[in-house]
Amino acid sequence: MDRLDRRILHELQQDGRLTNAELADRVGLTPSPCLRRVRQLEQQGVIRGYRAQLDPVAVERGFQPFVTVVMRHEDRSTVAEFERRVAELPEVVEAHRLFGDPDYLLRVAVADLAAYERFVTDVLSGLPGIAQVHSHLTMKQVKADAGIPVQRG
Amino acid sequence: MDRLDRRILHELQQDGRLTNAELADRVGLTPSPCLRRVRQLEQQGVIRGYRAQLDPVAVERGFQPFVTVVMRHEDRSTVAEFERRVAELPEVVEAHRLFGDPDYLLRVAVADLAAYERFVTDVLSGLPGIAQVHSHLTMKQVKADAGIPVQRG
DNA sequence: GGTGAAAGCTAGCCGGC
DNA sequence: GCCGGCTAGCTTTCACC
Repeated sequence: MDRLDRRILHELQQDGRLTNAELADRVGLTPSPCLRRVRQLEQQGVIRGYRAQLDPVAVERGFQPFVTVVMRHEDRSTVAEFERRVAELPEVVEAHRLFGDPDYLLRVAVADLAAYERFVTDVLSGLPGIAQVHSHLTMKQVKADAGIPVQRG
Repeated sequence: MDRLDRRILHELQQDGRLTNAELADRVGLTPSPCLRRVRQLEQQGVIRGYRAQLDPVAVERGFQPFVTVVMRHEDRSTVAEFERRVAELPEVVEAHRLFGDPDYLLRVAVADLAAYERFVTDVLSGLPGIAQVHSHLTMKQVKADAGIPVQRG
């Protein structure tokens, strides 16, 4: 993994649909070696895949609070059951088990406040082992997800 | 935006490098109308772009804590300055200003614990207006970012 | 929404450094 | 070992039905 690979990763993180010809041009290679490097990065798992970035509002998922969860009992089977069910919820876009307090940090994506209220009351509260749920609504996105910095940084 | 558009969005969120021919096949269209829909979704901003998903460990950004920040003074210029500088930090992948407490939630990406220690002491603590910084390390990712659910859900 | 044809891109193979 | 040139085959992208 040299400087060239990093530049390739950087470009593909900015625009995952670059043609190989254009990518080669940007990183200063001809198409052949450039494609070889891309394929190798894919095979090594450095590039995990490619994804279209969607506008959450357009697909009715514009309301994205963070939710922290504190658990009551931490017996193994309750925790496992909680995690299994959280992972299955489509509204939960991402879930982390943290060290210390709170126990979990979830990122939720629903249409609006009303949908969120229904989600918390009807779905989330029903999961086993929960002691407390706190909602953190974002007032303003100070920095949008810009991807992982690949070069210097 | 009909059922077909949603299926297109779903497929492109799973694999942003699908060829138009393959995409058309999956959603049950021929390539021409399929491409027209994709272009329209792009122009409308429903599709914001395409991105390669990288393995954070491979690019030395495998340590990704969440950081909460509580501010001391909330006078306008200090807050603005804080936000401006946070947004410029490459280690900060995402930053949200929240309602209530804490004031900010940041997602940080660095190589390891040692790099994180340096980041907090040398960089983050130097920003203006901060009262408290709390680090939340993730023990386990219960659900990895699966993208926004586009269909039903 | 579908068809067809031109232009452009991909991906493998080869030689050269 | 990695780069660059070449070519066959496929994909994209039009105009038109």
